[in-house]
Amino acid sequence: MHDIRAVRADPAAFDAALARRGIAPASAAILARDEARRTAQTAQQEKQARRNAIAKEIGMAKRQGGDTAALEAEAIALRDEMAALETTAAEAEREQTALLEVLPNTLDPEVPDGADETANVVLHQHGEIPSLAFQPKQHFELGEALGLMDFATATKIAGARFTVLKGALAQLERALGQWMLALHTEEHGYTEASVPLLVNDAVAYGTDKLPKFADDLFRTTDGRWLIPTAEVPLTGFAMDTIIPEADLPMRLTALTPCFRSEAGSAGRDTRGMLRQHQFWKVEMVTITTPEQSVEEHERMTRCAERVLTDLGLTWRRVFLCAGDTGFGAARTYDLEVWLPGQQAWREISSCSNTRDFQARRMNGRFKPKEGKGNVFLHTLNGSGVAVGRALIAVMETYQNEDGSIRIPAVLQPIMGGREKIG
RNA sequence: GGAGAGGUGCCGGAGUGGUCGAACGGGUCGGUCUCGAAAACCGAAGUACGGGCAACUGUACCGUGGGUUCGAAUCCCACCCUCUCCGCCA
Repeated sequence: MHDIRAVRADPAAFDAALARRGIAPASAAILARDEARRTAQTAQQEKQARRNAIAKEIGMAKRQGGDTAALEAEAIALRDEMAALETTAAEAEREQTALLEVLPNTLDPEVPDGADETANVVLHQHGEIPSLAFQPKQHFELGEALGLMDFATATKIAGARFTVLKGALAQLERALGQWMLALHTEEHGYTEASVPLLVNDAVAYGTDKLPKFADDLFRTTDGRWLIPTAEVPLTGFAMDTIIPEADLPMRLTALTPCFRSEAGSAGRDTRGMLRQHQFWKVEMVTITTPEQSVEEHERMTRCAERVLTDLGLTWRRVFLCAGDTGFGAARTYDLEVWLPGQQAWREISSCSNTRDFQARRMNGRFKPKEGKGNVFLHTLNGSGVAVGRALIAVMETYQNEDGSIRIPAVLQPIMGGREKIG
């Protein structure tokens, strides 16, 4: 959520920031509501002050047995006048909020221009695109041939965009999640959290999933939401709180299933388990100060890269351009992994600094060591990494010509020393 | 699910429909005292949104949202949450 005072202070800059995202100017409409609200509010408050004074006078007069009829009449008149002003102010504020809450975050100045992913900038690549001596298969071909990946059963019991894993592949998926979690907690200073997978409106709104992206989420019959990422509950730790600066940065991680309706992606990535309604993901979230968030973003991204490097995967860091940066993010790095079977780079992690955009929405602040007042926090989130896609990448990268799959060295201890599947 | 109790400031805890933004205690910060500290004493301190160049000032906030009233922390209604007992349950 944007700071209305920032819009007021420099409407042109606000509209220019929106233009980078290809969004029409909005400051005039917003400021009209702001002006209307303040005018009505000021008038209403003046009447309220008078009404409060009258109430006091009546109280004193009654104690002395005086006549209060005239005062009471004035108070009633005031009440009616105030009601109209209050309605005007509330309506203007509602409209202003409705306009503001669907506007994306302001981009970091360094974010490259561009309308879509073709303008993203590859910052660096780790590892070579492997040239196999045979025709590599895609993960679902490998999985189905091994009899360990079963889409038919998943479809029968749940529907499209679900997968059943069995035996060593199920174990490999579990090992990946466990191992990533251990890496972040033991070496990267993140605190593991086990969190609710169902959340309320407030935290979904605070993490900018609502109201604009409600269609992307699954909703429970009692009005809660299945989390699309652990970013939602973890960032929610900061909601409606004032954290002492000494407790920052707060680095949190969780391994959770993620649920996405994939409403807008019908027909895309329908084969295999690349795009599912449900997948496991290790998420990292940092809650910190404005001074620390820039460096924290780099640090978090390196933590995600470490996962891919240690798994022996080929990956690259991509700086998302203006048009591809997500709604809540000021700056985002995607990590893309090379899938030999698909012969393509695919997103496996996305690390974003939202600055104070989410913190404003959820009223998350900290108390600075120096100086007065409370300041909005900065929140960052990043996948560390998507487990389902890591499984795909491992399968396609470590496949042998006979369809068997070697197990990356770091995972072998958790896989009971096993070195190969199939 | 049934029955009951309760939600007040950083914490504990008062609060009669009318000078209550809220007693009192603790904690915090500043000061006095001290070689220094403790104790004691004195003082300060909430958040949000307006108005004002500013000093300052107005309004709101006692779980949330409505209502009654000239006036609500206090009365009424709904909802949320916490606790106790019973039932059920991984």
